This record gives sequence, C-alpha cells and structure tokens, in this order.
Amino acid sequence: MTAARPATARLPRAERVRKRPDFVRAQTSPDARLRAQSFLLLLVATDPAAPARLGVVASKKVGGAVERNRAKRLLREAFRRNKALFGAGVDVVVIAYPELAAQSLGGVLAELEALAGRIRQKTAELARRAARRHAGPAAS
RNA sequence: GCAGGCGAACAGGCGAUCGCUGGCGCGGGGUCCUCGGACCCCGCGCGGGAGGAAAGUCCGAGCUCCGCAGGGCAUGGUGCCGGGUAACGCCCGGUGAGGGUGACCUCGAGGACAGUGCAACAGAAAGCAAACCGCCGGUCGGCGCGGCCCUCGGGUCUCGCCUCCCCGGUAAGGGUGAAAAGGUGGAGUAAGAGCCCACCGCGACCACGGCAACGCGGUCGGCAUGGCAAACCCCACCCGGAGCAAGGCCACAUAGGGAGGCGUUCGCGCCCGCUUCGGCGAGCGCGUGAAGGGUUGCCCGCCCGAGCCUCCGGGUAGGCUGCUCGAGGCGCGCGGCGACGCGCGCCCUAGAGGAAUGACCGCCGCCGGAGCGAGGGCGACCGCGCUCCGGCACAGAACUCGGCUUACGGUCUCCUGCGACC
RNA sequence: CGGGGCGUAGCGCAGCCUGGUUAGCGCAUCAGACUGGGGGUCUGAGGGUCGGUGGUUCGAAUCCACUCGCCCCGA
Repeated sequence: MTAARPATARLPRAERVRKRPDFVRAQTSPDARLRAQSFLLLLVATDPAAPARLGVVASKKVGGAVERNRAKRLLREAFRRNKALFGAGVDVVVIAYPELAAQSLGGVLAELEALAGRIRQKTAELARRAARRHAGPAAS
C-alpha cells in the first residue's frame, strides 16, 4: 500500500472525496460537526487504512464562479498544509460560507488553528472506535 | 486645454518556494494475456494549462441519434434594396426617415381601396359624411323715410334697419382634441369654398439615371388615398424533432415482479402429425387485415406490427469513448468601396469531470492619499525626488464554431466642436 | 442543456390577455368617536419610480426589445 509513505503537503486524487454518495453521507449523518467563522467542517469515519480525504462544497450562496473557485482553493490549501491534523480513516467535508470569498489564506489558517484541539480529539475518538470494530468481525 | 465621435490593440511584468492537472519519456508495482503487448496505480524528469467577454443563453450552424425524412395545414420566426457567408434575426455597402453646430449616431423601414376591429375624455361631428356657434340669402312680422290712394282710422308699393322660429346656402372663422379631409398668399362671392390662380405638399402617368430600394425632371389631376398592423390579419421568404445527461463500447445489478386495459383476422401454397378419409391441429412462406406504435402539434401518405399501452414496485446511476486539427490561427500578396474571397508560407494553441489552470513572498510598473526635502511663482499653487499606506477592473472553459447582448479597466491612432496662445 | 413562472403601498394579492378616466382589495399604520383605561368595533385619512432602460402609440402597470433579481420543473 502506497499510503505507507510519510505524509507530505500534497493533495493527490486519492486524498479527495470524489463521489456524490460520500458527500451525501457526510452531510446527512456526520460523525462530528465543527463550526468555524467562514466554513463548516463535517467529519465521517471511513476505512482506517485509507488516508484522510477532503471534499469541499461551495454553493451559489458563496458567490459567482470566481468566488466559489477562490473559496475551494483556499480550503484545499489550508487542508494541504495541515494534513497531519486529521490523521487517517476520515472524510473531511467542508462547506464554505459567503464570507469565505473575502477571506485570506492567513485568516483561514487561523480559523483552522483555533479548531485544531477539537479536531485532534474527534479524530482520535473515531480512530479508537474504528479499531475496535475491525478487531472483532474482521475474521470473516 | 476642455467636451465629444469612430476605430484598434492590451488585459500588469519578472523571479523564488509549495501544489493541481492532462501529454511525452524513464523507472517500479498490479490486472489481463493470443507472451508481441494492452490497461490501471505510484515516483522522477521535460515542456503545456482560461476569456474578450470563457458570462447571459437571445439567434444561426457543425456533429449525433430519432427505422425512411415525403406532401399539405397550423404554429413560430424574419420583414426597405443589393451583397457577404456553411448559415443567421449577424455583417458590409446603399436608399429613405429622424437626431446632433459638427465628427457622427439611431431606426421592427412590406401592405390600411382583402376583410374584421380600436380611438378614453373633450367635441356638433372620429371616418363618411355631416353641421353646434357663427356668416349669408329668403318667407313672415315690427319700426322708419318717401311715393300713390283715401271714408283721415288706414291701405298699398319701393328702399333701409331690426328680428324668435322656419327654409336654404356655406365650411372661411370660433371652440374640442393626439388627430377634424391639404398649407400660404391672391382673385372671387350674398357669404364662402381648389370654385379659380401662383408656389409648396399629395397622387397618377411618362422620360432619364440606378441590378434594386430610390432619386431627378416633365406633364396631368383640383385633391373623395386620415391614424393604429410592436391589434387580429394579408403578402413574401424561412423552419422535422431532440440535444454531448446527444450517441457508441464495456462492466455491474434486478428478473422477466404485481394490477388493469386493448388485441391476436382471413385466404393460398408447402410440409408434419392424427384420422371414422368428411376433416382437425401445429409449423413455415406469400398476400390480406388488426389493437397499438413510429413519423415529436394535426391530416394524408409511408413504415413497424403479435403483442402493445397505463399504473405500482424493484435495480443501476461505474469505466472508456465522443474530446479537441477546426467553416483553425498568424503573416504576406492579389481582387473588392467594404463585409469578404483567392493564393502562398508558417504554426498546433487548455481539455477538467465534486470538476485542474492555484497559493504565498520579493522586486518593478500604474493610480490615489499622507509626510519630508530641494526648486519655480507676489500668491492660490505647480511639477520633481524619497518614505509609508491603500488600490490595480469585469469575470472562470464543461461538445465545438459564427454572431448578438450585457459587465468592465486603463492606453493609443484618426476625426469634430469650443476656448487660449504663436 | 431544455422549459415555465413571478416582481404593483410595510406585508399578502387583483388589475395586464382586449392600452384610456381616480391603479383596486385585505391586513398593518395614523387620526377621531364609543369606554374610567386597555382590547374591540365604527368612521375617516395617509402611503405607489407598477423591478430597471429604451421603443411603438395621441396615450403604456398593460404591447415590443434588452436587462436585473427571485422561484419552480424536466433530462
């Protein structure tokens, strides 16, 4: 498995949420929900062996195509620089709010930093639960 | 210098670092395998990676499918003329009308003697003629001057003035309106009127110029063709429908699920089985007929046709392809007033798919503000240099082109008007 | 990609097709009356760039073109 490579500040296809059902699962039944000033973080547990994946949602409420692209790029950049924060086995779906279009990268990083403690706590909890679940019926 | 018009090109630049993506090359791993290879994943390297509007989706096409793509009607669209183009509702050049002192700009600009309709309020009257006030004439009546007669009361005649009603003439004037059947001037008359005349306008005809729209000139007609077709409509021309979630290939999955409805004709030939030798049944072919379906609004025609239609329920919404070389760009030459066409040469210029083309830092550039410094001017102030701060538009490809429309930043060529100076 | 609808007073709507007289209705607002006061009822009043810009017309909320914003449906 190539996921054994040390985590770098890259964001290849395998580390992005790319299927509609995955987005729907995160939005309808998230395992954790964390609110920042200009975005909303949704966490949902997946296969513990898989790397953390990012998915960004920027609706028309954010603005036109330029603003929505800007919002998604900012969030991807912030996630890319803080991948270690989320560990593995989790889908991170971020919903952008309209204020995000006017935000700078420094501001987004600061907002993410403010949530860092709670993110670490939640992801660790999810990892423990997943480990227990896989230890039992994994023999089948 | 200020104000404005037409057009053109551009869309901040350079460097460093960290990323994304498709192409090529090398290396590693995996799947399939006809052992040649194909496909997928990962890493490294190289070079590519938004627009003039990528936008709105208002038109026109290419492309793909709809079994074939025929005729008519309806609907819809276009609407001065000629040209350009693959095509257009676009563009170019003209014509006409309108706007601007001008450079220039704007225009849905066919038809109102084919028909139907509309015009509030006001006004006499709103479409075919008519006449409210007014003006003029007349009858009757009244008053007056004069003449004649006379029974001195008056009667009668001519003329003048006044006048309700009535009869007739008139459409110049008044008034209403967006609009009242040509306009101005004269002549004329009882008053008036294209009744007549001149000019203008309008219409018809003729001649000339122009491919044409139309222009120009002449002659004639006294002038009974009002407005609205972005009201219905008429005329001419155009138009089959859907859209890359089109369409193709592969993989996976459910299982021929339930309910209701309409149908499954007839003849001939061949052949098989049974036969009480009369026939009966099954199959194939040809013809015919039929529920229903296709022809994407309707009809005709054509085609499919033993199954079809409706509702409920269930499953899949993964990969590859279409996907970027095209009515393609750029340059030069030739033809054309121009849109554009022709020829030659050069170039390959994004192809994503929860959706890339980015983030951040430094330097430079442009604009605005503040401060400091030296300078010019009596002065308000002016330009120069440095430092700091802020800003640098509108906006993001989703099959691809040609247009239109809208959004938006500064720059420049040429041109116009006004002002000042030489 | 394709199709449809809406925008009129603070709020919810009519009027638009078939152009015309003062753009109408309900709630809300304000004033007055009834009541000792509140509520409620009655009477009266105010409040409109008809989303925007052009055009057609004598005249436009209404017709036409462009445009802005919002909503819905189908694949």
